[in-house]
Amino acid sequence: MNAELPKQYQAPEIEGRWSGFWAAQGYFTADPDAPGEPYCIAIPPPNVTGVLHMGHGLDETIQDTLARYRRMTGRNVLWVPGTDHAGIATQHVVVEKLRREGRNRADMGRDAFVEEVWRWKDEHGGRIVEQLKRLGCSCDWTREAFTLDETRARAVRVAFKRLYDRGLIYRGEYLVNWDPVSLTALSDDEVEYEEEQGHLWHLKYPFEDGSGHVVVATTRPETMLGDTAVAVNPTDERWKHLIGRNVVLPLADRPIPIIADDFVKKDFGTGMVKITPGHDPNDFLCGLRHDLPMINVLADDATMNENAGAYEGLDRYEARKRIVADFERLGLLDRVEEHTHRVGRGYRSKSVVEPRLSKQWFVRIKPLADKALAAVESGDIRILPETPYRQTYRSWMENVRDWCISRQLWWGHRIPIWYRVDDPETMVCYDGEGVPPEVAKEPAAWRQDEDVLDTWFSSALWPASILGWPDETKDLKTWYPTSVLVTGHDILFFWVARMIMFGTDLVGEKPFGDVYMHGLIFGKSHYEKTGGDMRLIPPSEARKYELDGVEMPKNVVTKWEKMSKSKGNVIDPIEVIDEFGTDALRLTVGAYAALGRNIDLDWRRFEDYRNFVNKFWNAARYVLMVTEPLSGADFRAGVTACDLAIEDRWMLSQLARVRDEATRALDGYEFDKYVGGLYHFVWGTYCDWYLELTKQRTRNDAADANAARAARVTLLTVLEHVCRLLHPVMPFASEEVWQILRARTTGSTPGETAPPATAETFADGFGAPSLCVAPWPAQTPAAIDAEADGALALVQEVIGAIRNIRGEMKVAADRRIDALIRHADAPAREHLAGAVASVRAMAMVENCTVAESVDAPKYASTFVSGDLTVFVVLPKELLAEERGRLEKELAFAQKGLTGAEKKLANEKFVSSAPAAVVEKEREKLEKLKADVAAMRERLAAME
RNA sequence: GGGCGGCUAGCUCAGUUGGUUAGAGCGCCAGCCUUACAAGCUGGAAGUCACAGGUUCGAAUCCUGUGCCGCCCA
Repeated sequence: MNAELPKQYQAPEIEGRWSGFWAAQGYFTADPDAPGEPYCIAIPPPNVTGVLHMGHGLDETIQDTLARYRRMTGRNVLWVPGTDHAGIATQHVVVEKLRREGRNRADMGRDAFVEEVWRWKDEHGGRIVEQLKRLGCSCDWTREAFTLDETRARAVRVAFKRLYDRGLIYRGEYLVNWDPVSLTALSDDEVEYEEEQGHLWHLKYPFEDGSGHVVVATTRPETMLGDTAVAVNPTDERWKHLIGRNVVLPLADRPIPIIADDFVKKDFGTGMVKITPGHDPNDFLCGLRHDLPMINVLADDATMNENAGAYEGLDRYEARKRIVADFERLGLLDRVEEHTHRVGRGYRSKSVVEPRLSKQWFVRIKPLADKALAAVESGDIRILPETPYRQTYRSWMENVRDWCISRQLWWGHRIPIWYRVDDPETMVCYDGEGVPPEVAKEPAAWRQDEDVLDTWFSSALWPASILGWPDETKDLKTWYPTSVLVTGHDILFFWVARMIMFGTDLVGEKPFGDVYMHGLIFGKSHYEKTGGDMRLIPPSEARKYELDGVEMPKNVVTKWEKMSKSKGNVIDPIEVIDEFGTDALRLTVGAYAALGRNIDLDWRRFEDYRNFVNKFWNAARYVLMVTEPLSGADFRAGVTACDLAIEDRWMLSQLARVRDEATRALDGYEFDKYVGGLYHFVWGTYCDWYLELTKQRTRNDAADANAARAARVTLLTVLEHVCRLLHPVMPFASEEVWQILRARTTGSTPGETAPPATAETFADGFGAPSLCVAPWPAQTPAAIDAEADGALALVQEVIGAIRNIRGEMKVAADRRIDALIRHADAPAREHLAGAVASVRAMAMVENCTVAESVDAPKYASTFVSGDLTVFVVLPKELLAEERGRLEKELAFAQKGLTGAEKKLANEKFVSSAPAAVVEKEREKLEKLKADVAAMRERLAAME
């Protein structure tokens, strides 16, 4: 017995040990000169302000599984880690920190503030990296990158200048999405829209000549101070005659024209709309078409500005109230309707975004988009799952608008443009360090653009910049384009699309071959229904239903929603690791990662995979125990040197199947199939059957040394392969077991290179110093063996039948009973005869006979299936019980029989179905006919 | 408004190009501490495959429509 191995798998101790070992050995440090076809993954850099959440848990598990798998298949793997400087988010965090300390950035000035952020980053930015390590990520930590470090900064400057010089970056005054809390412009993609309940105010605008008024409807009355026209649809018969007349804008007392524009929807509101080019995207375009003045009435913090007259200084919502009240006072408020409309919010600040006129830098996107689209359309880049993302990508690329890349922040890549102070239209773009030569010559005559670049601008260069672009580094030559990008489908546009644009254009080659997009993780939130209301149950209260087994009341409902702190449905991966272990976390998310679906992650599933890891662990303990008598040399000689029993052949055949399945699944990014296949193999095949089937042979007092040796070698061989097959997703437990096996077989300690195995049929991996760098089983010691598979299916059927009868007939678990097995087929009888010891042990049978013809015992339970009949001898008292059981079985068979008869009686089926299907149906019919007859006969004999 | 996805056992999910009597894990019920594992073992119950039509010899699977849930875009 392995006294030193605990009965329960000890995750924390084992994980700590191997993490340290792998790091010390440098297995993940890549070398461009190493052999093997290059394989590279660029990590989607987590936000440096962030902490690890379950989305990372999934994303990183998938990448690590791929990286470890490819490393084992002999590829030259580089997985580059890093973090993202996350402009808005990080600046926010530090601004908040300063506020708590009673400081503010305006007083500090730009340089001191940026220094402060760097300090913060140095202190806190490493946290997420440490957490990635706990996930077991096999990244090359020597190449860790940061989107704002020197190498990446240079890449950004060079990219900017190249685009600028080609006229693909321009500056212009446009309506942008303004975040009045972050005080910066946002790109279109950084705005999230939600339906919100609001109002539609109907306002009266009097005609200039005093002859009445028109009514316009608006959701945003406070912007009326910036109105420069009223528009109607030119085909609207109701209002056609008003075109060209003027109305007076109330409160501003300014005449504005009524114009015709066909973007006006006739059926919305009154069919007349106020045009506010400075505050609405549609109005902006309309204003451009009609050459209308553009008036901005809001300051950058969304208070009313000097153009708002009496309302200057008021917050926009306060101004709204006052303006509506003033309209009412003047008798100009026609009516107010309830109205649901879409409100845009900044994706970081969550504040309502304000369309605002301002000067910003843009990337002219069309030329880049054309190339980026072609790369995917031609199949050069595969987006997986193809449905629906390929189509989504296409329509986005075809309709994409210019990209606003300037941000009014201090934290980020400063725009490398200098303006002449006396002539701001004269500018110079510089991609070197420091300032351009002309600026150095007369510093006072120039000033640098105040703004920084959108963080996604630097992220878009990531796959190349991590490898040293724009320099033609060895890393870049070796690993670019990267092999696969793994990310959530929510950033297809933000990031994936832009990487493809910059890669195909600036770098000159696609950034990656495959894009694997996984689902987003949803958590379960709880709501209490009272009357018509739904109340969110706070996490502290909901916990009892999830973890403490308290039954949920009827009026409590659960809903799967995107994880968010406020909903309390967040699962912290670090907590999961602490409680269940890293391997369990990885297996769970891997098993959930079916292509493309969103993932409703139930906390309780982690338990299943913790149990699985423990099962694997105990199987290993057992196998180590029963194989103790085996010499290293015997093990190394492999299964080919053994006289294998049929169950050994079957075991190896099953191994061959699962190896093929796992390989296929990993090659096709089917992680759920990969994990599921091995789960079933280890638990349902290896443990439930093979370990049990070999128990007799491996007993220490077993008489047949050859048979024992065959079982032991097979047990170990399969275990060793399982370690290798599971390693990509379950790195810690597999390494632990594998190193124990290796030490015992080769006498080598971890990290030490062992002499290669002598027989390639078995543990060819033990030459490697660690499972991380051991070879993926290119093949297994034996091929798929149909004869063995058939034989064991029969043995399993017999044991299953006897166990079923025992269970159904309530035979005490410790009571041995007699069984008689009849089989018409000679080879089958031979297999069964060979398995008698197993049947006796696994089904608690005392006497077991196998014969061509067996007389039915007087009192027995019967199992019938084709050529096989099993009698289980029972006491007379259970006769009635048996009759009931058999009748149930008979009814079941009868149902199948009737179905088959019906089908075969249908001429159309017989004539149009494929011959093989018809033949199969005929065989089924024959078998069921015989089964039904046999069962009837038994029932009759019981009378 | 346009497009897309999902709906299979109480829960979370598999289910290949249509062809067994629709599967797994958890949960549930019954019995077991059978010395690898109670984080376990054995047996069992449990599904109108969302609904309605259609195509077909045959539909969870293909087509049309409806409902509910969700996502993306305007």
